[in-house]
Amino acid sequence: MNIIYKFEDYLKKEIKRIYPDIRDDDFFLNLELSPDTEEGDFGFGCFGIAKLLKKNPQDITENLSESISFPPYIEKVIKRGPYLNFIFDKRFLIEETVSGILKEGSLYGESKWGEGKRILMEYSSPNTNKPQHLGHIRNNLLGMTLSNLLEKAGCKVVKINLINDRGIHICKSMLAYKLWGNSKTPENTGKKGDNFVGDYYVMFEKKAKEDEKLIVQVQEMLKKWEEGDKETIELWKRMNSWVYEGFNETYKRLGAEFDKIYYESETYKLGKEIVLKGLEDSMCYKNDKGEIVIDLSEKGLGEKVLLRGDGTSIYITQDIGNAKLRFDEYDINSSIYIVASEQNYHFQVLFEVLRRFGFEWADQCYHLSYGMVYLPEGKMKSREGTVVDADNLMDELKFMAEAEVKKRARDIEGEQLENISEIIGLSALKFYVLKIHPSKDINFNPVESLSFEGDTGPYIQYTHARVSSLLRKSGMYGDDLAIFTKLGNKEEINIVKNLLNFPKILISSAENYNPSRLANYLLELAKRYNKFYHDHSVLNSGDEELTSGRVALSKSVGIVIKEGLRILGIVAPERM
RNA sequence: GCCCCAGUAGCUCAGUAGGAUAGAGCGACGGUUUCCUAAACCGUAGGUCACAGGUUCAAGUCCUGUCUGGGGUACCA
Repeated sequence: MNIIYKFEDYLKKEIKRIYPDIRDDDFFLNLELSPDTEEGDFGFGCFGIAKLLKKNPQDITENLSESISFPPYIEKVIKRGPYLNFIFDKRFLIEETVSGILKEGSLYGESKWGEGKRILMEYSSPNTNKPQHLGHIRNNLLGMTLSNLLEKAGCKVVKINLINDRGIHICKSMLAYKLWGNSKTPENTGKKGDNFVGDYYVMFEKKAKEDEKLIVQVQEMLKKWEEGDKETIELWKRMNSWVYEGFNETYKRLGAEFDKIYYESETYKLGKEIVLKGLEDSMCYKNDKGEIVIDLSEKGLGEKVLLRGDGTSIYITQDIGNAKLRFDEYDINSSIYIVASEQNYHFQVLFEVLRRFGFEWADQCYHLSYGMVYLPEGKMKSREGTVVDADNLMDELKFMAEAEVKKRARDIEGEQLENISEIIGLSALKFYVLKIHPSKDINFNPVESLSFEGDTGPYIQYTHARVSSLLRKSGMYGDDLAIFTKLGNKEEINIVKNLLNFPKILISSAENYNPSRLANYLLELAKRYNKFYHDHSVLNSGDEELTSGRVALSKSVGIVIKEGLRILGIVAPERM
C-alpha cells in the first residue's frame, strides 16, 4: 500500500474523529494530484463532507486544517477555497515511493478491489465466413486488456470466445464454394484459410444480387445443415477448419488468448429448447407464419422473433442458449459481452428475454458496447469487401516500423530486426485503438492515424528503451545502494507523484472498463520522464549519491511502464 | 416515423462521481544535439466545449428542446 492510500486512511480517521456524525460509507475521500505544484502535491475538495454536514465547504477546510494533527511527513497544509492541499516531505515521498516500487516490481499496482468478483468475459466472437478486420482488432484488444486490468485489480476472469460457426451467413460462403470452388483449397492456392473462405462470401453476395434463386438455395442448405445432412456437414467442417487455421495465426500475432471456446453450433439447440419451453409457459407465442415471437413492446422493444417458421434458429436463439450455458459451467457472478454498439438493441432484447424466462442471473449479464470503426469512405462491410484487413494492417505497420528501426539502429538486423519491428508496429496499432474511449466511434484514416511519434505506443516504448539503456550502463548503482537524499527537483517530484497514482489509475480503468485511462496515464508518465531525462543527467550528474537516486527513480519508471504496457498487451523492448 | 449513441483547437483524441486557470498529439511557425537513445525536449499561434434554455454555490460534465452525424428498428449476425 503506497503512501497515498496510507495518508487517505489517516485522513479518514481524523475526519471521523473531528466530525463523529460521519460514518464510514458516508463519504469518499479521494486524494488527487494538485493542479499547481507550488500549492500542493496532493489534495482534496471538501464538498462531500460539506454536503453531509450541510455546511459551507470553506468552513470545513478551515476547521480541518486546524483540527487535524498531521503526520510528520506532511510538511505544509495549504487551504485554497474549498480545497485542502498538502505538501509532502519530499525526501520521504520519494524514498517511500521508489523503494516501494523497486521492492514490489511488476506486482506494484495490484489491488483487492475486485475480490470476490468472478467475471466471464466474452470477446472476439468472429463469424467463420470471413477474415477479421479492424473492428475485430478493436474487439480483441479491448477483451484482452480489460481481462488484464480486471485480473490486476483482483478479479477472477474467464476469457471465452463464442465462435459464430453456423447460420445463414456461413451457408453463403459454403454455397458459393460448392458452386464455384472448383476444388481449390487454401493449400493449393497458398491463401490464408480465413481469407480464402471470405472471398467466397463476397462472391456470393455479388452473384446473389443478380440471381434471386441463390437466396432460396442458401435457405435450403441451412435447413439441410440443421437436419444433419452428411454432405453439407462435411463441407461445413472442412471450410471452418480452414478458417480456424487462419484465425489462430491472427490471434497469436495479436496476443489474444482464451480459456474456453464455445461454438454456436454446439449451443443453438439448447437455445431452441429454452424458447420452446417458453412457448409452453406462454412467455411467447406462435404467429400465423409459424414463427415463435415474444412481445416486448411493453419495454419499448417491440415484437421479436425467437425462432424461424421453418424451425431453424437465428442469432438470438443461440445467444439464449449460450447465456445459460455459461452460468451452468462456470461459477461466475458477472457475464460480460464485448460486442460492437450496432448490437445494442440485440442485447437489450436478449437480456429482457432472459429476465422474462425467469433466469435469476439475467441481471448479471452486461453488454460492454464499443464504438464502430469507420474508414474515410464510411462503414466497413465484410460482405462488400470494403474493410481494413487485420493481417494486412499488422504487416503494413511492421513494414513501416522496420524502416524506422533501420534509420536509427544500424546494428539491429536479422531476426532481431524482425522481432523489434513487429513489436513496435503492433504497439502503434494497439495503442492507437486503446487510447480512445471504448464507447467512442473511431474514424480511421490509415495514413494519418498511425504514427510512431507523439502520443503513441512507440513513444512509450522508447521511454522504456531509454531507461533500459541507462540501467545497462549504470554498473555499480544497484537497488541496495540507492540513496535518495539528493533527489528533489521539480522534474523528479513530478515523476514520483505520477508513479504514486498508478494503482488508482488501474482501479479506475478496471472499474469503468476503460483502458484509455491507463493508456493516457502512461503517456503522461513517459512525458514526465522524458522531460526529466532531457533536463538532467542521470549517469553523469557529477555526484554519486545523486546518480544513485536517479538510477533508482529511472528503474521504477521502467517497471511501471513495462507493467502498464503489459496490461495493454504491448511489449516493452529493452532496445529500439 | 420510432429507439439508442455522439458533437471539445484545422485534424485525431483526453478531460476520471458536477468542482481548482478546458489539456495532449498531429499539422503550421520558430528553437535545442562535441554530453546517458533527437521515436526526444522547449516555445508561438489555434477554443463562445454544436446551438438555445434550465437545475446548482459551481456545468464540457446533469435535465429539456433544436441542429448535425452515426447506429438500430430483418426469418443478417
